[in-house]
Parts: sequence; C-alpha cells; structure tokens
Amino acid sequence: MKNNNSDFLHLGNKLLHWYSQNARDLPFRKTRDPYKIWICEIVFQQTRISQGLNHYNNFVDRFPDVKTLAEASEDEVLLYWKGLGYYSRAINIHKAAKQIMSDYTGVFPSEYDEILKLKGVGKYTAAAISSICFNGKMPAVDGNFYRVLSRVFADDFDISSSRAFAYFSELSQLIIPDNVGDFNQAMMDLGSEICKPRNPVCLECPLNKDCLAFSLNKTHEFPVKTKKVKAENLDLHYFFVHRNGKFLIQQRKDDFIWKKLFEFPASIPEALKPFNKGSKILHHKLTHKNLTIEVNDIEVSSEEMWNDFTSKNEYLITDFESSLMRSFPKPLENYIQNRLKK
DNA sequence: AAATCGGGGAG
DNA sequence: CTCCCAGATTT
Repeated sequence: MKNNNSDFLHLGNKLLHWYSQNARDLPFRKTRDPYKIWICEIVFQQTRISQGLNHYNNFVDRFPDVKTLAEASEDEVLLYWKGLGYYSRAINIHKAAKQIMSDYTGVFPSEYDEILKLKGVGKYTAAAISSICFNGKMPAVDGNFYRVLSRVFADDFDISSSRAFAYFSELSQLIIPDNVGDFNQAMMDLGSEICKPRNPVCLECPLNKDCLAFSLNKTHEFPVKTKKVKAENLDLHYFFVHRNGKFLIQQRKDDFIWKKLFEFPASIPEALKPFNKGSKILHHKLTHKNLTIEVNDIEVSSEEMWNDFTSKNEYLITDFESSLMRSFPKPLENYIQNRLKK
C-alpha cells in the first residue's frame, strides 16, 4: 500500500545524481560566498543567465564585497545595472548592503529569517542563499519549481495564483532530499536545460520515468497559467536640447518605470520657448514594443540661449562620453548613440 | 489578491 | 507578434 509521501523521495535523489554530472559551469557555482550568491540571485531574478552573465561578472568585479558595495554611490550601482531592467533591484541591493554594514556588522547573515529582512530579498532568494551557502533547508521555489513540479505530478494548480508559492513549496516537500542547496540548483538547471517552458527535452530528463505529464504526452499543458500579462502602451516625450556636443539631462524619480535612471528633460520652461529664431528643431519618433518615444531634437543656435538653458539648476549638462557613465533607459541609450556617435 | 516593474530572446 | 525568465514590492 502506497499512501505516504516517502513514495516520491527518490525523485530528489535522482535529480541530485543528474546534477552531479550535468551542472552548468557558471561563475557563481565556484563559490559559497553568500555575497556573491546574493548578487547572483538578485541579478537573475526574471532574467535569463545568458542575458545577465556579463552584468553579474562586472558587478562583482567592481563591488567584490558588502563593504565596497555599501560605500559606493547609488548612481554608480545603477550604472552597473544599466540595461538589466527592474532597476529597483539595484537600489534595494545597495540599501541592503548598507543594512548589512549597520545591522550585521558587515557580516552576511546566515539565518533564513535574517536574510529575509534584507531589502529586495524575498522568500525565494532567502531560501536560495541560506541553502547554497549555509546548509539551509528551505526550497527555493521559483518558476522552475512551478514548471517541473506541475509537470511531474500533472498538477493543474494555477501558477499565476497568489497561492502558487505556498502550494508548490508544500508540493516540493514530497521530493526534497537532504542536500537542499544542490537540490535547489538542480531544479534551476533542470528547468533551464531540460524541462524548458517550450519544447522540453524529456528524452534526456532524469525524471521522465516518473513524470506524469510526460507519460500522458501532455507536458505542453503544464504549468497552467490563467492570468495574462497586459502590456499597457506608454507614450513619452522628451527634449533633446544640445549644442556643441553637450546636452541636458535629469534624473527620474523612484516611483515609476526606470527608477532613478537619467533621461532628457520631459519638458522645458515656457520662458525658454521658442529657443530662438535660428535653432534647428527635429522631431524623432521611436517605437519599441508597447513604448512610444517622441523626441524634440533641438540644436540651440546661440551661446546666449544655451546659457539660459544651462543656468537652470534642474538640468545636468553632459556629453556623449560623460553620458556613458550614467544609466539611461535602453531606448534613450540607443537614441544617444545613434544621434551623437557620428 | 492584484498590479507593477525591463529587457532580451525563442518560437 | 506572444510568452517567458534564479521574484519582490506596493497597494
């Protein structure tokens, strides 16, 4: 009579064996430094390894430890996050570094409950760090867990439900082995390399004999996700005000998209319109996905008028070379390069 | 419980 | 074009 949870424990051990021979060779796999693992976990939230690998390497190279990161400026941390997206991660990672310096004397906390208190660290990340670095026993339940578990058990629980994390945390207990750190990483690699969202490579999967969805030929039906992600359109207007290679920028707030990144002025004072008789004005429009950006490209003709602009304290003055040292939204980054590189 | 936050790449 | 990715935070 099979009526207890121990029936599935061999799955976790099969996974560990597969992982011992198929683990991806990644830079953060060579360390148990909680700082490095932390950075890695934040960088790769909602981000593919191939997309974030350079950012991870550059980040830990410039900020090799908590103290270095805590003592850096927020703008420089954002610079190293340039192009990665979800910029609150960079702001939180910087706050958390200061938090570790002040609340934990600069020593990375080792307990799950303490790690969870760090800014930008949620249940997944706290579990990942504690299990990989401190032999913690919490499953690091992420999208890979949702996908692998829902397929293995042909479970149609809606992963877009707010209860999905608790549900699949519970479900993972059926197969979780003693070595939770390796198990968590094994689930990540399996989900990434084998049990992929589309076209999973089931013939190479160590769990294919145990996978209900595979035996039913229904892997494509799992996981179930009902909620659709709606992409609202966003229209932005900018003034690219420039003269002799210099141009105006300002820093965004932290309450909307592109938190604290730099951008062109979204408006200019009425007093400075119209710039003056001779200024050349171009209108550029760029679209990308749900984003529409219109740029009033104004070459200020007189030194006098330029001085009127630059005397406004609300603007920063920069040029192409200096702009490389700021983090701009990707579309504006591209615009600057196309506009001034020549 | 639901909305929001980026950008790149696969299909 | 749509969907997804080593999720967390805010409301």
